Order: sequence, then structure tokens, then C-alpha cells
Amino acid sequence: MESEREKTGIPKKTIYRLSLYHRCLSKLCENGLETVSSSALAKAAGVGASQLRRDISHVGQFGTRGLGYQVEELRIAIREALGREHLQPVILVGAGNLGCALLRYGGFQKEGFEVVGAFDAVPEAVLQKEIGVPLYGPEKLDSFIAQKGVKLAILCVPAENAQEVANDLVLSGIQGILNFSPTVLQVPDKVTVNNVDLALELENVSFFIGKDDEESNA
Amino acid sequence: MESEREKTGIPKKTIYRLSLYHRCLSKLCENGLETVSSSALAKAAGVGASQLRRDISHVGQFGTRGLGYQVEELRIAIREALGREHLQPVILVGAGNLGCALLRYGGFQKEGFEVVGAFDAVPEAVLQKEIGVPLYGPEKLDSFIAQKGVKLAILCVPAENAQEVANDLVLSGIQGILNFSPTVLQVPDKVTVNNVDLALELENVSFFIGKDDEESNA
DNA sequence: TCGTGTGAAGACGTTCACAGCT
DNA sequence: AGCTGTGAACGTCTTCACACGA
Repeated sequence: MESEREKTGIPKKTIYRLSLYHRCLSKLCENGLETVSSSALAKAAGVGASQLRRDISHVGQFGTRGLGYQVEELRIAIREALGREHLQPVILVGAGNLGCALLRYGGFQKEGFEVVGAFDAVPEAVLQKEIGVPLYGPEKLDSFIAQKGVKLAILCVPAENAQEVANDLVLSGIQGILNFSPTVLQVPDKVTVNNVDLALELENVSFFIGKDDEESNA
Repeated sequence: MESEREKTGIPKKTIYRLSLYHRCLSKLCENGLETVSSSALAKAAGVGASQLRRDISHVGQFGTRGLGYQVEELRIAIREALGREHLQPVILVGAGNLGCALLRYGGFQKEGFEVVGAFDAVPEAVLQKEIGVPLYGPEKLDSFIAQKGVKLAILCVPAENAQEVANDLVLSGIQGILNFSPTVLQVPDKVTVNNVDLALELENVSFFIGKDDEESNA
């Protein structure tokens, strides 16, 4: 039912970790490091060295045996493999609690995304100033997406409206949705959806604590 | 390196989906449905019917062949399997943008969690009123956790402080952390960490769009 | 007949272990 | 000697397909 990894042959989980490596490499770069071994980088990323090498092998061969990887070279290679060479415009739909927090959150910009517009059913003028991004009503969605050629949307509307809004987004040409609503979105195959389900994630942590109760001895 | 599924024998991914089924069942319940087939429930949850049956079989045998599952019965069984029978107290650390948004976010309460306290390096009194939860400075952390017996924490501090704060949490007895900081936390094995990495998630969506560019024909 | 529960097969991801380069 | 890159073994999750019960 689920078939990811279209075209490239790189597994979805690997993609995820490559992003992580990319971030680690950026940090190493800032610190002036020039080379790094698979084990050192793996440790920084919290994965096994073997897995890291396998992941990187999906991108190409960059290491020097006996030495390690060139930090900058590897970073660029990964960035290209991820298709993150250029700034990518994003819109955010649903400027409620979470939506506004995300707008103020600097992490997206830092990783090469630009939130170019926000949309809400009730676009309050006050907000506009606070979030530093143009805020529109739903009627502007379609033309905005077409005009700016936006392909990515962050969806933060209440669960009740999520599917409806998602439909509009897809019709307007959005190809990827980062969905924060606790809803299973129904979209065409060509559209990618990643769900960030906060409550589910908390439930998951909750499950794994207490299980290890009588395992206090390492 | 990663070994989840302690004790219970239920795979981590299945746990995740069980939470999802649980939510879907609650919805069905509200709608007055009494029975549901694996395929119907699977569709609601966005998974394959076969997978759903397999997942549920990890919990027990509840279906009636030729008919389906008793919605309420299954819901309770899953809730118990997940250990979510009782309200679980949670603290939130880092009442910045995201932290505050999460405090106002109703989703956790809805799924049976109670945010009993919030902590921030600079606990502004104004905020206190806005978020509806007691807000303390870091010095109160330890005693609060001990006193209330809290095991779960939501971590929303800046990346720079995340590891340091996590250390404190672990020392104070926290056993599970839902981490929103873009950092790989180093914690003892007995502590469970789930990372919600917003930028990474967006990067991931971004990767999978455009790949399917010339795949518009289904 | 309809739909569950599950052995068996298959797909996928991870880890091992070592050959080979520097 | 040190470290990468990778075939092969392994383990895990998913899907198939069908026996069995209602």
C-alpha cells in the first residue's frame, strides 16, 4: 500500500538520516573541521557507523580510506542528493496556535526553506505584524500558489477542516504537505504527505516508559 | 544499536498504529457505530486491512468472523494494551514559541494526558495566565517532578540547551522525553526519547516532491 | 457468504565482517 | 595501521492467501 522511494532508489529512512547528517556536517563545518570519520559522524548523529556508511553509499563514494570524509565535500554532495540546493518556498495554512508558533520558529529558514505566505480562515490584521509574513484569507490561496509556484504546504488547521483544505491545496497544485492535524489525509498518489502527529508521538513515548520499569540495572 | 519493543513483543511501528486505530475507534464510537470490519477501520486509518488485522492480533483476538470487531470492546482492549487507561501527567520544559503553542494545543488532553506544569528559564508572570498551567523557573524542576511523580516531559528548549536540560530531567527521574529540539539527545538506555524534528520532516516532504514530477499519469 | 486470524512468502532495512585503498 | 565501501547474513515488518468460524 505504501510505496515510497520513487525514482531515486534511496530508501525513505535513509533520506531522513541524510538530512540529519547534513545538519551535523554543517555544525562540524562551522567548527572548522575539515575531515571526519564515519564513526565520529555517526556518533554525532546517534546512529551506527556501519549504517552511516551504507547511507552515504547511496549518494556516492566520497570517503578516503584510512582517513574519512571531507566535511565540506560530503555536505554539498548530500545537499545535492536531497535536492536542497535552492531555497524552497513554502506556505503555511492555518495560523492558529501551532501555525503561528511555526511561523515564528526559525528552524525552517535555517534549513533552506522560506515561508512566503500564511493563510487563515480569519486573517486578523494584528497577527500579520507579529508573524512577519503576509497573511491572507482562503480566497487568495489558489492564485497565490499558482503565481508563486509554491509546491510545499504546512497544514495546521483543525482536524475537522484538514481534509477539505488539503483538497483545495492539491487542486491548486501543491505537491507536498506537512500535516500537523491529527487526521489521515486522503490525497492523490502524486502528492506526498508527512504527518506530524503530536499526541500520537507522546502516546508512543508513554508506552515505552514503564515497560522498562524493572530494567533499572544496566 | 536501536532495540525497541522491550518486554511486550509488540513492534514499535505497531504501537504507533494502534494509537491511530484507537483514535479512529473513538470517532466511530461517537458516531454510534457498534461494529466495524478490518477493511473499514483500515481505510479510516490509512493502512492495509491485512496489516490492521496483524496489528490487532498482537493485542488479542477480538473479531467475530463474518462480522468484524465490536468497536467499544476493541477500543478498550487497545487502550489497555497501550497502557493508557489512566490519565498520565506530563511536564513541558521550554515555554517559548513552540512550547506555549503546545500548551494551548488541546490534543494532548484529548488523548489522555495532563500537562501539570511548565518550566522556563525566564518564567514570565504574564504567560502564566495565558497558558492555563502553572509556570515555574528551572530551580523548581527537580522537586516538582519528584513530588508529582511525573515520568514524561515535552522538551521545547533551544537546541543549545537541550542536552543540558535533558540531563537534568533524567537526573530528576523523567523516563520519557518528547523532544522538539533539533538535537540528538544522549540519554541512558532506560530513558525513551522520541524526536519530533520539524525541519527534518519538511526536508523529507520536500525530497519526495519533484521526484514524482514526470509521474503525473496514474 | 463474509470477514477474521495466521502460516508462509516476500520486501525491506540493518548489521557484520572483511577486502581493498591510502 | 586506519578507515571506507559492500557482499552477504540477519532480523524485522508487510503482504499474500487461505483455512476456519459465524
